[in-house]
Amino acid sequence: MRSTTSSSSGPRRPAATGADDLTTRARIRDAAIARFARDGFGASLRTIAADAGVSAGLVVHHFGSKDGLRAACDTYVFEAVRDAKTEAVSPENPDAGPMSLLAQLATIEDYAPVFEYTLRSLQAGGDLARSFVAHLTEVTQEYLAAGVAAGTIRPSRDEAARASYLVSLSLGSLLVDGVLRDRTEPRDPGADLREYVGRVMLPALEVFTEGLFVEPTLLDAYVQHTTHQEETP
Amino acid sequence: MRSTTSSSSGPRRPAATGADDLTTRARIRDAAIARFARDGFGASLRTIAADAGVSAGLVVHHFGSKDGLRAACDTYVFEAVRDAKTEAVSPENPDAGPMSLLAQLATIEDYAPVFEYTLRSLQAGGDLARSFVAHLTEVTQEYLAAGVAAGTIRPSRDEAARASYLVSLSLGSLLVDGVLRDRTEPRDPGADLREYVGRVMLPALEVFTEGLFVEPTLLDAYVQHTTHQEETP
DNA sequence: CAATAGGCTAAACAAGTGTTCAACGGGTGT
DNA sequence: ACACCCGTTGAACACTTGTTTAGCCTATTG
Repeated sequence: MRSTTSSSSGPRRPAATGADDLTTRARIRDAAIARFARDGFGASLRTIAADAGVSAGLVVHHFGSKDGLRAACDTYVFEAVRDAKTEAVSPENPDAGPMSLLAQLATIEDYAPVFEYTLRSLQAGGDLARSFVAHLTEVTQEYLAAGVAAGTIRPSRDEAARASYLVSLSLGSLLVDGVLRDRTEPRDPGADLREYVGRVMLPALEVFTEGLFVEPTLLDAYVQHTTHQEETP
Repeated sequence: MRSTTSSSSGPRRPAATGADDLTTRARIRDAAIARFARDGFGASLRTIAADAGVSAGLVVHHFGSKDGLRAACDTYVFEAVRDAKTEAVSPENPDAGPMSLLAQLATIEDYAPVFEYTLRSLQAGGDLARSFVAHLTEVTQEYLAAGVAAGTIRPSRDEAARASYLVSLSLGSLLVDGVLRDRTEPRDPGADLREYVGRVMLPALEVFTEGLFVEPTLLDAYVQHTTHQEETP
């Protein structure tokens, strides 16, 4: 029996867009990931089928429905990101913090569709986006904790809240930047990300090393305000 | 002649959802804004028409097409935000910076649909989002310049880049937070925003007053790196 | 070699979409 | 009073969507 319907255990190497020696099912899934990433999840089954060089009926034959295809793409992308994370974590690169994973992910050429799909999924919301953000928050918290222990990163009054906030900052900024990009001209995700980093790196480093306010008045007032509220409920 | 087709100069008071003494055209527009904000721009004309209590044909009769309706909503929301900005700018509130406009906008009950529509438009991209971000960046830059002049905000090596970055940070974080929210249960935008602020205020104030890195190593290295690149092209 | 199973396609289907069209009704103006 | 505009409706149209079904064609299997 060939690996015709291997839904549970996908292949290890993810989304090599040039390889056509894949299972038809895998080819459809890769085409769907690329098309979903480019046009959003409103892309039609017929377009995806045409991209994969198959008929529309075959897609639903393999995945049951469009939602099934979407679910298959989600789990595949999630596993790809999870696998890529472990080998991409290297804390000595000069990045503005928790988005180093994403940045390194996009540099790898093969992962470009996965990276785009992840951003598109974050834009659309849904379970993949939620679990992805949760996962990234967890990684970020560990990353920050290591920095705090090493004395390179300032401690926070609420480490979990800070990690969550930093993730939403980084991802949100990246998302806004991508959403505002003109979608008529042809896009190169690698170049886009590189331009984004070049445009954002200086203010990011400024804010994250020097801060924004010269005096801690606002922070002190807020901390005192909340602690007073806690003492007298 | 009544004000039946007043497209260029809309009414001053925007989007009072309870008032039913409006022009039918205005009623359709308000219903579209609310429905677009809640369900996204894929909402059908028939749904919007049903919300406004009219037929689907009347909508296109008034606005030409769905894109025309979308454009009318965009310009109306943009003008509403622009008008609300001038009277909502009060620099003494303890907010984390450039999103004070948005926050104050959402507190006003009548502006809730406008606020939601703006976020939805930012999520979907397009011209309204672009011009809105550009406008907000401009306001933010003036706000920051005033703070720098007053000595409350640190100067930046690139004020424009910092303003743009801070806007994308604030809006992006807000957008991610809204997108990740569970959309099955009924939502209250005011309560959502309040909860978001309560969850984010502490880490935001921390980062923006104390920074993240204890030593300016990364920033110094980057600045030196770029300046050296500029000297030897 | 014949049979059977399954990848695969083309056509059809039902539902939903934006849009058009003919008609109606109640005001307004002459 | 009559005509006329304009807001308004309901049905129809053309189209796209996801999905189903009948059948073909290849290849593995007995």
